[in-house]
Amino acid sequence: MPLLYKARHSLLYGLLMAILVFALKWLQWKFLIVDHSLDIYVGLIAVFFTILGVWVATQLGRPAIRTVIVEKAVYVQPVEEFSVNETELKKLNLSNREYEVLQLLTKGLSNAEIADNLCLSISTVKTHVSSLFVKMDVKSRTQAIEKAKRLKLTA
Amino acid sequence: MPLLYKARHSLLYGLLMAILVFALKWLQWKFLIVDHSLDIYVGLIAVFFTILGVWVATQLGRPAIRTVIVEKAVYVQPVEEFSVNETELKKLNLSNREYEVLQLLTKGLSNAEIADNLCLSISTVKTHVSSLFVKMDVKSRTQAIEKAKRLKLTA
DNA sequence: GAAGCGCTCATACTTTAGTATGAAATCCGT
DNA sequence: ACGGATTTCATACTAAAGTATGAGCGCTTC
Repeated sequence: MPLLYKARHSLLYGLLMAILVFALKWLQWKFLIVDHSLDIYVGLIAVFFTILGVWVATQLGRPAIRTVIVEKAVYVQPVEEFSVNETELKKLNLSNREYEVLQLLTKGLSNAEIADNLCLSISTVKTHVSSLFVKMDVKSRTQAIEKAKRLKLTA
Repeated sequence: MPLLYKARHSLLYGLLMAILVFALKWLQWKFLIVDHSLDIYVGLIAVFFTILGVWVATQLGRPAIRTVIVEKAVYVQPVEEFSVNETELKKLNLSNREYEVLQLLTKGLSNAEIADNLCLSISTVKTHVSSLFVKMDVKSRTQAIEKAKRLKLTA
């Protein structure tokens, strides 16, 4: 059966050709995949090892520490610690009693209240107050208060 | 020539088989090479990018900055940094004119002086002063001065 | 527009502050 | 012990502060 034989040869040949072509196509496709996956793979590798390098550098390697010294201004409250101006006070040359009266006077007390407070008569208080005005060079108790506060003569 | 024909067929077959085998072998070798070169390539990539990562971390990465804060006491000038106590001032609910009178009053001025200063009659000043006393809950100008100074109501 | 508030001024009065003068007692230092 | 300073008090007076009441005007708000 040469005809059949010939036909079988032709069939085999065609089959082989088909297989070959299929194989080649498969390989070509595989190469395409491999090429693509290679790019992706290499890219992932690159990213991974870059991160690894950074991690190694930051974690295991000695970190570069720069010490920056910053001066911070701390404003200190002048803690209201009141201090009598002794200098100005001595200039006035007040007597003890006069200074006592001045202290009460600067607190806003009236002559009567000062008298009660120091167990004096109003007359005596008036005398002290008047001499105070002369020594302090003022003409009223209100000016005396203002000056005493300004010069820090009393607490 | 069936024999020749058959022989040519066989030759062609053998040739095709040889080519196929050769192609397959070549592809196998190429795969081997590719596999090997991939390892090498990946290794090189890994090393390169690790080094790149280290370089990035050390060169471009910001160095760790250790900030040392040194507190430096700065003494505030005791320069009369006076500030009016707005809070307490608003509590009193003083009118504009009353506050003007209070400002002069705390400077030790008499009613007559305040009247001159604000171009008012003494009566008007007395009216303002009286209402001031009520609002400030005091009973005399001396107490008003003391309270105003204490609460920092005026300069 | 009526009511309320702020500002002004006035009068009359009371209270307090301030001045002037005098005097007596105490303390301190030379 | 004497003089001077301090402290105390008193009287008499003037000046200023403070109170009370009323009233007029302008403005805003309801």
